[in-house]
Amino acid sequence: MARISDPAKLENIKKATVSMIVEKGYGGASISAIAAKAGVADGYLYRHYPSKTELVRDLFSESTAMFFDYLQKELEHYTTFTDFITRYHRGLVDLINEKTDHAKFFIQLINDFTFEIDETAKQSILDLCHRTLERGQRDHEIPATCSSLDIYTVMVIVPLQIFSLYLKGFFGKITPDGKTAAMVTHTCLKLIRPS
Amino acid sequence: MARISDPAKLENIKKATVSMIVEKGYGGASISAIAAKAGVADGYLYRHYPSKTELVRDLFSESTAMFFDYLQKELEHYTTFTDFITRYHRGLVDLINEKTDHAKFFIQLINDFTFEIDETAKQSILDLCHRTLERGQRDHEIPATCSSLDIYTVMVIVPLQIFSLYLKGFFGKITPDGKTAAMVTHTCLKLIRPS
DNA sequence: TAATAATAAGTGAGTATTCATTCATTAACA
DNA sequence: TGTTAATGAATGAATACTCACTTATTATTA
Repeated sequence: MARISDPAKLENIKKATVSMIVEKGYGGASISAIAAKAGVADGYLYRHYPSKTELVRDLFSESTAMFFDYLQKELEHYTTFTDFITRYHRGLVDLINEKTDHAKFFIQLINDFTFEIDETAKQSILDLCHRTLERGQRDHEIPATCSSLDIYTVMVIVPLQIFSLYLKGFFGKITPDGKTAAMVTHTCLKLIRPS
Repeated sequence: MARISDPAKLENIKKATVSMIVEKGYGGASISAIAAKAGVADGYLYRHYPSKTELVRDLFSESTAMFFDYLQKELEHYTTFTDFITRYHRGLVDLINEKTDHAKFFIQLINDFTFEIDETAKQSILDLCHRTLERGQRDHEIPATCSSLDIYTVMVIVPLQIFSLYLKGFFGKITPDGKTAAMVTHTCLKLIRPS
């Protein structure tokens, strides 16, 4: 009945926002700069989001969901914990290399004290860690000395922070690869399954 | 010969900047708001720093140095790795509780892709990890399978990220304490010294 | 089929406000 | 008095957001 909205435009806005924030930070990513990068008029952002804060908050939720979805998808192929965590770290590297800006955006905001993580997302991931721990312990693959927080450490903290070091160029201009993933897995398995 | 400068004023500026950035983020922490909080005129900041960016960059360097100094001070009392890491985590909790805003500021900026860490500070900490690893291996306390990055993980990544979860209220309104430190140490020791 | 009415997509100049920064001025001390 | 600390009004650029408007598309009529 009327003009068709171009889905690419909204997608461009999202991409532009993410990359501008990673490049310039929240304050440095102005609406006009984002709109210009997205090839869209300034005002058009406000047809989709009520404010800049809400735009970023939404994208952060999307990022969180994307991360969580990947985690959950990998868990579907769970056979043993060792196998799972190996695949998971490996796939995480691919995901990060494929969507580097999204990964940086997520890591940056997760450590920002002005942005709070979704309460439901938080509960979901804590729950998921708990269930993974129980399964591993039932199969006698994870010792009783391990806690949910240990699982969170090897699933979230250690991989994200180590891959982030690479993204920040801490070790020079190297991007994380299969070798990096294997190294992270090795470190994490020592934590979970002291040999 | 002339009027004496009040050292408390500069200190107030630093404190106000740190707390405003933690509370509102870099963009939200305006010069006038910082100056007001510090009880100082807007223009006075520019007697000490050429720009807002430089002010924050300097404070970040100071934070990094403070963290590094604490780490180095603890290393002076090194007897065994186990003892060291236990004391170190325990002291880190105290430091974080004592200077919560500084800790948040440091954690936030270390994960910000627009702020780069000092090259010399980076080298120093990598070097320190390497030396700690070698000492631990010489004493047969740390197995040969461990890497410098493992040391970095138990010295920086895991404690900072887990304490940060507490600061963000991830587990409710609990502040990290001796028990939290012991838990982190336990997790980290499993990683380093698989029993 | 051709003309037009109706609807939603998309624009971008305009607004009030806030921003970082400057500098002429004043206050406090030697 | 001479020197420096410290002030805060002034400035112009930039900010987030608004809204009256244009443009593309479809439905409905003649």
